[in-house]
Amino acid sequence: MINRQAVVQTMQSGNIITEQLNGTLIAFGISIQQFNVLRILRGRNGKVANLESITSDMIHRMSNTSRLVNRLVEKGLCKRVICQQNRRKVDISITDAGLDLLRQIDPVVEQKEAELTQKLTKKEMSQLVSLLTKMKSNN
Amino acid sequence: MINRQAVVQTMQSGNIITEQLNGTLIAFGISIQQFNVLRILRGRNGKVANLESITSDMIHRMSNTSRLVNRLVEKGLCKRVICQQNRRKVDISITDAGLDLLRQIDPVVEQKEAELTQKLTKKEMSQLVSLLTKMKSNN
DNA sequence: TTACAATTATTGTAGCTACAAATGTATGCA
DNA sequence: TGCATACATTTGTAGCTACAATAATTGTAA
Repeated sequence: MINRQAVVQTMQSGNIITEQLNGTLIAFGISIQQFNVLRILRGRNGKVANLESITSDMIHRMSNTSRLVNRLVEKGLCKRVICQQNRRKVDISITDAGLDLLRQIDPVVEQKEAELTQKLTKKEMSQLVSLLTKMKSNN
Repeated sequence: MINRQAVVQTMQSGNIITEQLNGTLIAFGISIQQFNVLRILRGRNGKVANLESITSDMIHRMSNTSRLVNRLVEKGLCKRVICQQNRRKVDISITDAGLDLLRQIDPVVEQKEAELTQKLTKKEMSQLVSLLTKMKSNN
């Protein structure tokens, strides 16, 4: 059944990649999920972000983003300040320590990404990306 | 960077599928991981399986398989008996209740798998499967 | 203004994972 | 026989997830 194969293969591949990247990041003391939050914050270029906007970039739930940010704050990698315009919101930003850490991690993750995709040509990678994108365009 | 896109898309797609299937299975009181264990046990056709052989079919760690089986035993969906030939091992088998549950779930999951892949043609699904398989053949 | 609804974030619960340490059993060898 | 080693599984810890319940603030309508 090709439907099932497509579904199962995609799940397994995703899991393997997640495990591999986590294995790479453990040396830096953060998880892939924390790393993604940091990258999103860096992408804001100094502008603060609230939880909701981070979450929308993550496809994950706010409930978890809240706790991920917690762990990053504990490590001094990002800051959390109650928004004065709307005190329900929280302004989150990356610290210098966070930026430093990302600079160390960047080349290592790039190397790992290259390794994970080494069996594919550039053309095959684009095919893969467009097939996955098409599959996700479900509703 | 096409490397990164391939990696990130694969992770995201895998997560989305996992979430969707979990959402489908919650009505039956089990997770996708528990479901997979049950399917593996059914595939043994009555023959018992030890933890190690289940794990090798799952790409997951034994540590977790042990706890997954625990939850299935608590629900009466599988049985765990210490192996008499080698008492370090544990013989695990699916119960009639487990088989019944799978019979109920099968059509629902098939339907969900069809839905998740509905944007792709059969040919595209095979392409996807072979690209993912190629990518995984890393080492 | 007060009461109710909507928004934003946090917290509780339970299940998932990896990794490492602990347990119990079997085996090989001096 | 006794003991080190290997094997098979379980358990502890910490981080991840979804879902639901809660808290706090803001918006709105009577």
